[in-house]
Amino acid sequence: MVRDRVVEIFRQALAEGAAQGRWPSIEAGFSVEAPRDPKYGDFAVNAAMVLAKPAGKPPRVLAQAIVEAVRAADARHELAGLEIAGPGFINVRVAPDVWLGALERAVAAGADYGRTAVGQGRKVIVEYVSANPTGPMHVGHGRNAVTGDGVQSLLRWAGFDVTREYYVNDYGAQVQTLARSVHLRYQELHGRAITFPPKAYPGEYVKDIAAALKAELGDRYLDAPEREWLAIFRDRAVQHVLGMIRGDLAAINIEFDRWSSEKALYESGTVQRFLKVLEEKDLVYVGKLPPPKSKKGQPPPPPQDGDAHDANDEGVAASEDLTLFRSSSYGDEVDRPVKKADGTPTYFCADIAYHWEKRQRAELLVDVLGADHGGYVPRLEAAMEALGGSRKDLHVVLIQMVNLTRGGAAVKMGKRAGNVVWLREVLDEVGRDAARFIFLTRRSDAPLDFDVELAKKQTLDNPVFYVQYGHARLAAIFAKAREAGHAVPEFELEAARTLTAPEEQDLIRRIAAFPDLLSGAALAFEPHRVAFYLQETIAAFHSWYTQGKRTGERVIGPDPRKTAARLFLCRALKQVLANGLAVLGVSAPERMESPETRDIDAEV
RNA sequence: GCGCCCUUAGCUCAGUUGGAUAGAGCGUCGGACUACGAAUCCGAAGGCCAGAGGUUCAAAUCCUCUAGGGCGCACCA
Repeated sequence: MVRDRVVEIFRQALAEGAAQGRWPSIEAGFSVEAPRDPKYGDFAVNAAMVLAKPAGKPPRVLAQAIVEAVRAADARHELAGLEIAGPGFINVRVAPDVWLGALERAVAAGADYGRTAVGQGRKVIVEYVSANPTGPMHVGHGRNAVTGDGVQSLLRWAGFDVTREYYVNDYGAQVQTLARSVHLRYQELHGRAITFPPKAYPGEYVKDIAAALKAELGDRYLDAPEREWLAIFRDRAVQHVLGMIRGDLAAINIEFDRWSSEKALYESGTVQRFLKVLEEKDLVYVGKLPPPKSKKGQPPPPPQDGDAHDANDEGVAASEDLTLFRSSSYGDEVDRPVKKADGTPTYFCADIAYHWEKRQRAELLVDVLGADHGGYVPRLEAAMEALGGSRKDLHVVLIQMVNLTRGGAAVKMGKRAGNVVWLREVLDEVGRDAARFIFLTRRSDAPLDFDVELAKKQTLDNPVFYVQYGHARLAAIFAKAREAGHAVPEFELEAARTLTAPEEQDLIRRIAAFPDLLSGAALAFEPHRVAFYLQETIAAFHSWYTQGKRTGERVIGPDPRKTAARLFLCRALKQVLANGLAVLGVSAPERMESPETRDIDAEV
C-alpha cells in the first residue's frame, strides 16, 4: 500500500515530465523496490537508469531532474527524503507518519488485511490433486494438494474468482485394473485360490472393497464373465476409493468446489463433440506416428517400470494409421494421437476436451501436476493455442518428489515395491499443521526432504513450531496486558510516533509489505513465499522481543504511551501472522502446550 | 540420443521476476534471563552463486556452450 503510493507519485511525475518533453515517456516500466540495506532508504527507484538510454542523458543527471519533478508531484509531502545514489538510483524515504498509517490500516482491515484486487475478479480454475481413484493419497499427492491449495488461496486473496477443481480419472485402463484387482480379492474371500499378478493393486484397501462387494452382491459375480462385472466393480471401487480420498483431503483440510469426472465427459458426449470440433478446425488428420525418437538406430528406452497402471502395454506397431492432433504446429515435438488404433479416444483427447471445456468457464487455468508429467505440458499448451486461445491461458505448476526421511535417514518408498507411505500415516504422526507448512518450505519445482522426526519436534528448528510459537507468544503478551489493566490498544498517531527503534521500524515495514507479498506470490503461483515470509517476520519479532528484555524497553513498560504503541504494533503483527497462516491453511494457536506443562500433566 | 527441471556457506534452503556489500536455519565456537512464554535471542567463523563465454549502466537471475544430479521421452492414465 505504501509502495503503491510511491509508485503513483513517481508515475505522475514521470508522465508530467514526459508531457513537457523533458524525457521520453516510460514504456518499459520502472521498479520500486525495498532495498536489501535499509541505509538506502525505504524504496529504490530505477527510473533514471531505465530512461537514460532513450533520453540520451547520463542517469544521474536525469535522476536529478526526476527528483525535482517528484518533489513537485508530492503535494502532501508523503516522501520525506529523495537521494540520488550509486549508478542512478533514486532512494526514497517515506514520511514516518505514512508508515504508521499503514500500521493502522493493517489492524483496521483485520482478517482481510492482505487482500488485494490485482486479480480484478477474473475467473480462474485451479486443478490440483486429481489423484487417480485407484488408491488412497500418498505423500507425494499431499505435497501437490497443499501446494495447489496454497495457490488457489493466494489467488483468492489477490482478488481472483477461483474454482477449486479435482479431475477424476474414472475411465480408462487404470480403474479397470483396480476393478480386476478387487474381483480377485473378491474371489479370494470366497475361498478361491488366486494368483495376484504384479500389475494388480496390492493395497489392503482393495480387500476392504472386495469385502464390501461380497457383502452387497454375495457370490453373484464369482464365476461370471468379466464383461458382466467389470463396470459394476469399477464403479463401486472408484466410489469407495474416492471416499478414502475425500477422507484424506478432509484430514488435511482441503475442499473442492467441483469434481469433474472423465467418465462423465464420455457419457455426456463432450469428448465426441470435441473430436468434431477438432475436425472442423482441421486440427487432426489420419496418419502414422513417426517412430519414437532415437539416434544411431538405438531403440528408445523401453517402457520398463512395473507400475500397476501399465496394464496393457503390448508393443506398439508404429505403422498403423491413427488420428493425430497437429500439436507439432504449436510447439510440441510431435503430433499426438487423439484416437487409438481401435478408434477409441486417448486419455490425451479427453484431457484436452476437459481443458477446452474449462477454458469456456474461466479465463485462466492452473494445473498442479507431478513433475513426472513435465513432458506432458507442451502438448497441453499446444492444445490451448490450437483451440484459439493462448498458451498463457494455462499455467502449470510442477511438483517435485517428496523424500520422506526419519531423523535424516531415508524412508524407502515406491509404488513398485508396494511400500507406499500414505498421506494419512504422515498426518496421523505429525499433524496437519506441520505437514502443510513443511510441504511449503521448498520451491515446488525442487525435490523436498520431509523429515518426520523434525516435523514432530517442539523446537525452533521445526519451522511450523517456530511460527506458531511466535503467534502464541503475541497472544500471551495480550493476556499479560489485560492482567495489567491495559485496554485493547487502538491506533493513536501521537503514541505510534514513539515506535522509532530500528527493530520496530523494520517490523512496521514488514507488516506494510504483506499485501504486496501476497499478490506477488499469487501472480507467481508460489505459495512457499508466504511460508518464508512468516518465518522471517516472526524471527524479527522474537529478536525485537528479546532485545527489549535486555534493554528494559519491554512491550509493557512504565511509559503508558509507549506501551500502547507497542501493544498496537503487536496487534498488527499478530493479525499479519494469523492471516499469513490462514492463507496456508495452518492454524494460529493462542497458546502452545508447553513441554513442562505436559510433563506436569503426565505426573498428575 | 532428445526435451524439461535443478546446481548458492560444512548440511538444508531463500534470494522480492535484472539492482547497490548474495541472505536465513541447522551444525561449530563464544555469549544473554529477579518481571510480558529462554519453546527465545545476540555475536563469530563459514562463498570463485557448478564452470566458461555473451547480452547492458547493472547478472545468482536473461542467452549459448560444458560438467554433474532428477524427471520425462506410449495407441497408459
